[in-house]
Amino acid sequence: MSTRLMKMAENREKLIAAARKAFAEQGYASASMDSLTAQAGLTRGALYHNFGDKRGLFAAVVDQIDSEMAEYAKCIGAKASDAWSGLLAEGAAYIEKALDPEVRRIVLLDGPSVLGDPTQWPSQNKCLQSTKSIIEKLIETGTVKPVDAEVAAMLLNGAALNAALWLASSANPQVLLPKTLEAFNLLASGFLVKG
Amino acid sequence: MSTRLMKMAENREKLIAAARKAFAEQGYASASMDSLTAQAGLTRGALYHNFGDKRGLFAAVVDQIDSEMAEYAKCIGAKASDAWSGLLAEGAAYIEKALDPEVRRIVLLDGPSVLGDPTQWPSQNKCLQSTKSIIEKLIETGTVKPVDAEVAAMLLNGAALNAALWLASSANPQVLLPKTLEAFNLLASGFLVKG
DNA sequence: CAAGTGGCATACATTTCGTATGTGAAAGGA
DNA sequence: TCCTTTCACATACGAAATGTATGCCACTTG
Repeated sequence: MSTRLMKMAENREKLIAAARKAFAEQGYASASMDSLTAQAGLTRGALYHNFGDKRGLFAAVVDQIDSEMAEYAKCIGAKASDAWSGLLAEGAAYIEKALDPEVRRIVLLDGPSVLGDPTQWPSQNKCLQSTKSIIEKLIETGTVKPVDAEVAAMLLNGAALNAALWLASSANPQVLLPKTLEAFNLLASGFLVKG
Repeated sequence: MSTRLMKMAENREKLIAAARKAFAEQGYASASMDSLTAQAGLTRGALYHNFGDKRGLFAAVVDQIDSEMAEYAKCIGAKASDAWSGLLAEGAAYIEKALDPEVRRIVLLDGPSVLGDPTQWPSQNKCLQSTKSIIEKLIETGTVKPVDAEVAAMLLNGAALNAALWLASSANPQVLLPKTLEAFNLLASGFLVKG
């Protein structure tokens, strides 16, 4: 590979890393692009050349975090014994991951404001499709009632992410986590043919 | 009442009305306080005196919208024949109300970014408490399983608001609305002792 | 080796927020 | 009724941040 492209890729990675830290610590609005790029050993010139604008850099950061979350959830789900417990495990994994302050601030709080409805993001869409396909399988095997799979996936993911947001703001997340997971599983069981 | 206090109340109302429009149309970040106050026939002096800062004005707008939503949902819920269908009706009312572009932009998209976790807002908390008390009643009467009422209320509200966000971004909300309500009711039935 | 491309730095213009100061009208007492 | 005081709001100012336009130097390519 040429030296130019390698350096460019490195710089993009540096910018994303610095941006991820700044956005997580100060929030999107308060994060200064000047200090951001300086901390990466660059200037805003590199930023606007690579990502177009502040929003473009933010989108790149969100995509990175979302991909990590999706990969983790998929990995967790794959370890489950059956499809239904895999679905629940993925939901639980999402709730746990979203407790990370970084994820909370960037993806859950600032994300919708800057990028719009999360279900329309490419990254989240990937995850939704995954959940949707699991539900479709469960409907075929007669485990889950014949509901619209896309709607069901959206509702489950939304409930999980919202629960994480609530948990993170609560006084003692550690105590409430098991209760929340229990209630989440109960809620999801509404889709089962027989509870 | 004195002339001073009346004028002050009028000006506050003017500012909130103008802000509500500007925030809805341009989003929080892009809304200029200069043009905002000018459209209300005032200057930023009035704004900073009455609301402290841009965020304070935004909080006042959110509180107004949230109060309207809560009142509407409560009204809808009261018309229901029994407590359980009242709970479902309130959820449906929330979904419908959140389809309003104004509510969507201000409360669902920008709200969390500017004000933090919605479940911690005074206005939303009122609504959550209402839902929580209904669920507690349903648990006492043996209709709903003995789950943590606060967690359950949070999950239901979160799912409803998230569904509205998804619906609003979808290609044809009118077609998907009944499917979404059906799936929401199914999901909620997971809390029932027997479905 | 020479010419050209382009990734990035620099300088500039614009916009906006928040504060500090000033002013005019209403409230209250004599 | 008149004078003093208060305060709601307007005005002026300073600071900071974003996006763009321009320039430079290293790397690529023929």
